[in-house]
Amino acid sequence: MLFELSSRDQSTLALVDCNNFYASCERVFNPKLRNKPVVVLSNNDGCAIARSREAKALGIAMGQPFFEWEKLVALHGIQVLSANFALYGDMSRRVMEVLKEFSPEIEIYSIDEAFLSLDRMDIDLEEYGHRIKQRVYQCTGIPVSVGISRTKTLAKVANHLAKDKSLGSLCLLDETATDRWLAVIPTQELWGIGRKKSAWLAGQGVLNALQLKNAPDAWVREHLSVMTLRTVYELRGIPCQALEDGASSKKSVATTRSFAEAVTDKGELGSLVASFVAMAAEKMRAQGSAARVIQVFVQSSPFRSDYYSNSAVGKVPYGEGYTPRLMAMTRGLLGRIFRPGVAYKRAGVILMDLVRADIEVSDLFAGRRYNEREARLMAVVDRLEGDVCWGPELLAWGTVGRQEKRTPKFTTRWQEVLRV
DNA sequence: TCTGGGGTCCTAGGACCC
DNA sequence: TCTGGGGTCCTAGGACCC
Repeated sequence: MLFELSSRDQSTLALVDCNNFYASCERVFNPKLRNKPVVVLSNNDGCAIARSREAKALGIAMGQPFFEWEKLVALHGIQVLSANFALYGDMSRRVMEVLKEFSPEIEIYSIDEAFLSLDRMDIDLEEYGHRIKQRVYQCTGIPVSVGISRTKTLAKVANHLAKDKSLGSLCLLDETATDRWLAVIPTQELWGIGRKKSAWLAGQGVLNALQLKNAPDAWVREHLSVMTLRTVYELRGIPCQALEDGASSKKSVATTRSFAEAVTDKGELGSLVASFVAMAAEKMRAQGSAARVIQVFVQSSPFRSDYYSNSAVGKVPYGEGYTPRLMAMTRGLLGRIFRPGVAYKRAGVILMDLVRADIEVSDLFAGRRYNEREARLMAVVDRLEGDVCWGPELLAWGTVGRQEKRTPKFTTRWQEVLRV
């Protein structure tokens, strides 16, 4: 029974979150970036997707287009870098390996965050949080913040405060002390409360996390959603979101890109979409899935008045994983939504309704997912890790991608390993 | 002039059925 | 002119997350 748990058996968990992760990764391999404002740019060097503390202090916002703050670069000596996702992915893996030393139960929540269960551990939690931080820094060079509490939502709050107040690690276990903090946290800072909900709540006079915690259940359920009610319960210290084990696989996989220069030619767009489906299919096979729904979408610039956006879906009841057939399908789907004369700025392929690839479908009409030869071919392709270029996807990439400020792939490519 | 990418979940509304 | 009610499934779109 939930309410018979003694306080000793209450759930305890930590949220470990890397500080300014992408910027920190770059600093590990280039010490000259330390103590300087660093900004990492999105694909095509379009906008800011990571900022060091110094860059945030200059007022550069998350997602803000480069051209809007370009004039600050020379003025403040901002170090501007193209995103190097291969490096960040590898550094993330290293950080997670270190965290596994601290708990057998860990949920990797995103590239730079993980929840650790600290249940039934006979430890000094305050001290443990600081040890985690020190150990990760010592092993990887990445600074992290640690928040420890009874629920994921409260651990998020603790982490936010630890980062904000430069505490390194913070435990929120006592309800009275926790409430004092909640009273000074705007609702929008809470996990699960975004711009829309916080604006609506503000209109109702609910301005801070403590007020939301004390709001009546029925009122929250009626005007917001079950998700928000869960958030409210978690603010009260009642866990509604369990730690998920690492076995969970994705329900959809996508590869989408914006183009540095607009694409109008159908053949060129077709080549791009073909390369997207090849990349998405590779990610999908890596988690052992096959797709029953394939979606292709295309868009012109949404910042122009003649904005055009469309998508088409195709269904494969048996679950497809064979790249050449997926490419043939996406070609057909693109044909249904391509409009001549449009300057396309973005396109993508989403593989959805994923099913396990290893379960044979027995439906007489569904057909077989792969034959032996096809499965072997895909296995070889996947081992080559993206170095395969499928026929239709040749050509197009050089003209659309822009990454002028990328640092080398220090940890994942032998040719680019750091020389000392 | 120039504006990311990859996910999850919920909800409302329409189609359809009995 | 009168003209049921309820369930399920699907889809598009919104909100939110990092």
